[in-house]
Amino acid sequence: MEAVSRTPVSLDQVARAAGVSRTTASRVFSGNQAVSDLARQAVERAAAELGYVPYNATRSPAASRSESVGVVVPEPGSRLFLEPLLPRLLRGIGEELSASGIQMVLFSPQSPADVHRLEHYLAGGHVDAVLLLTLHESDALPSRLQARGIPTVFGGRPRGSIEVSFVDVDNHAGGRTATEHLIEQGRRVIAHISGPRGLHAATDQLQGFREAMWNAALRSDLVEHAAFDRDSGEIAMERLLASTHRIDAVFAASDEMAAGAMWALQVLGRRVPDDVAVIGFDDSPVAATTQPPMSSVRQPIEDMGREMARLVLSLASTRADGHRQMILGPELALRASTIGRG
Amino acid sequence: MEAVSRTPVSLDQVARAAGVSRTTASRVFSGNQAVSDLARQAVERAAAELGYVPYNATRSPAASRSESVGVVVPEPGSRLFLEPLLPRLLRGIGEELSASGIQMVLFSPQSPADVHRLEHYLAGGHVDAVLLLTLHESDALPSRLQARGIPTVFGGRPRGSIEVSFVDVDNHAGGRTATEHLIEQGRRVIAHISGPRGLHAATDQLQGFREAMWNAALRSDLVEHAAFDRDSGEIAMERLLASTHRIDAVFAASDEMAAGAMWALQVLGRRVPDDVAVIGFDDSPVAATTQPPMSSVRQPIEDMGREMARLVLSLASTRADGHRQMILGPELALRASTIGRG
DNA sequence: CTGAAAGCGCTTACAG
DNA sequence: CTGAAAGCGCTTACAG
Repeated sequence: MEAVSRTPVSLDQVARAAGVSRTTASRVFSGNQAVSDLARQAVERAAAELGYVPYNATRSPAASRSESVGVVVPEPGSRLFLEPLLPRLLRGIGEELSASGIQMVLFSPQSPADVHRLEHYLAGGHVDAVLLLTLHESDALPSRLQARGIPTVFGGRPRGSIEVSFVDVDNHAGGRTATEHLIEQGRRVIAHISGPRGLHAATDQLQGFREAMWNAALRSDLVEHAAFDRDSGEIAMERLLASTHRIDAVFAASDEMAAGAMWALQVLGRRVPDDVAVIGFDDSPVAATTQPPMSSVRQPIEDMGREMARLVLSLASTRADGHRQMILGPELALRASTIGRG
Repeated sequence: MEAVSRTPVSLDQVARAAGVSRTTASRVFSGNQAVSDLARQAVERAAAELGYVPYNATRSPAASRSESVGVVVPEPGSRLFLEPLLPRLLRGIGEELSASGIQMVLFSPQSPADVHRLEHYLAGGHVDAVLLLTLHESDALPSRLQARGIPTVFGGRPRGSIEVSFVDVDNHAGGRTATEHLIEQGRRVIAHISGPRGLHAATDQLQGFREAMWNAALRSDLVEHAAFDRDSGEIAMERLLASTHRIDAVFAASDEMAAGAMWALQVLGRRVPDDVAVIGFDDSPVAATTQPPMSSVRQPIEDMGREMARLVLSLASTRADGHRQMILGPELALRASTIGRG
């Protein structure tokens, strides 16, 4: 049992043990230059024996090819952190970075002080590019990063500034598509259970709903706002039914709310889809397990993550100065809750 | 409108602009040495004008006082990632690190290749200490970190190796405490809805249940395994009631399952707590909203996070070689579902 | 309080 | 293919 040395082994020591120069040893680990097999083997053996681990942190910035990308996510405990969208987005980002051999580094600031520290940290050269998932336009972060020349891409279009790169899904098109589908199925009195007032995604969906209804010359005032969860969807549906009995379709801004609405309908004796068609949003696991299974709008969230990663890596490698934007369209996942009537 | 320079400003440039040496300028930013007010102001003004951002990444390792701590969390999309425990744990860790001015850096490897890359990254000097939240004893990670002299603390006791530092909550005590509470309330035929077979936390709770029942000379074979969610709790309760009608209390390994069980009981005409007492686990938001409100076992998860952070920072600063373990006891959150009878 | 010099660990033209 | 030298940005004894 040898004692484990507490002081790390340096490249210098490895080079000396292998009988080569520091330069040659360095080349073995960076791997991008020709080294003789003999030298390589000597270095690798020495490294293994000494337990050398490259101390990459101090690589000079000149050398800093893209090695890690920072991703700023909402604080744990916020609603967004728990939403199923975040894992899907991170999965897409992670897969793409992984394929390029880049380390994904997550940050989740909880307080203004955290944000401030994070600004310094990110600008301090610890990452080569940044993806911003958090919705509030985090203070000085973007401009600070720009001053440092660190490429930044937003997830979701930030309000205000247009001078940024972002990737977003098209919630407006999502709302329109869902509504048009209901209209095509012959529905005429269509209600919408929207998300919380003031939330961007919810507003966009609502506008899409209104646009589709307007185009078909249908009334678009059957709208209730709710909190995305099942219970509030149920309550919203009860309120809608209280206001008019002739509703023959509902578009809800989340699958959870749609499930709650479906429950409320069935409790009150309405058949789905025979009397009332129901379509949700997000195509979450819930949609497939309702009775009947529920149609839903599927946003390509994983694709959004992948495109964000691809975009920021491309900005990092070309050092291009411009800004790029990308908006991904929705798909319909059709199930029994909207198709066929009676 | 000036063009923003793409090449970052160095400390050297700031020092020259301020008319001081690099040494003095450095001291202004590291802040731990006396500098004359005159010099400090000159440096700060120059830094502001040039848009200087310290490039901390290349600080030499000798100087590397603890500045950031890496936290390895389960992959997004895994059940653990979505569980409410993770945000609570991260909140505790984040608060404590934040109070010490340390940057929390999260990692969420999704594949074996990711884990491998992460090993190199963490060992490469990018963080000064590591917290491991992921349950699988991640391969070579711990030993690699040890070789680098990077302090590591596990969240939850890892199976096998005892030679590590960890902080854990006491699920065994949690199970025992919940059961003893039911016994003290005069209950005698007590069932347990356990978590998935093979899961450590669930096994520990089950043993705590058995121990308490054994000590009171009560039968402890009324056990069903379920999947932690509401529906499976409901089904488990129905199965338990089918096996014996005399059950007068239930201890479930999660609040969700307890809520499902309560529902099943009420559907079958049993009053809670009059006929059957129900206690859950985790004291999640669900517990307060059931009808009647539900007693539950509260694990001090935020405290666990705080203690993990405190412990790893202490290991980092003392450079002590030993391992430390800490186990935090549960508390009871008592509500109407278990207290009073009829 | 201040600065010239040596140093951290690593990389990269440059010359062989 | 290889190495001595200069360099990255920053820090820290040491001497004043």
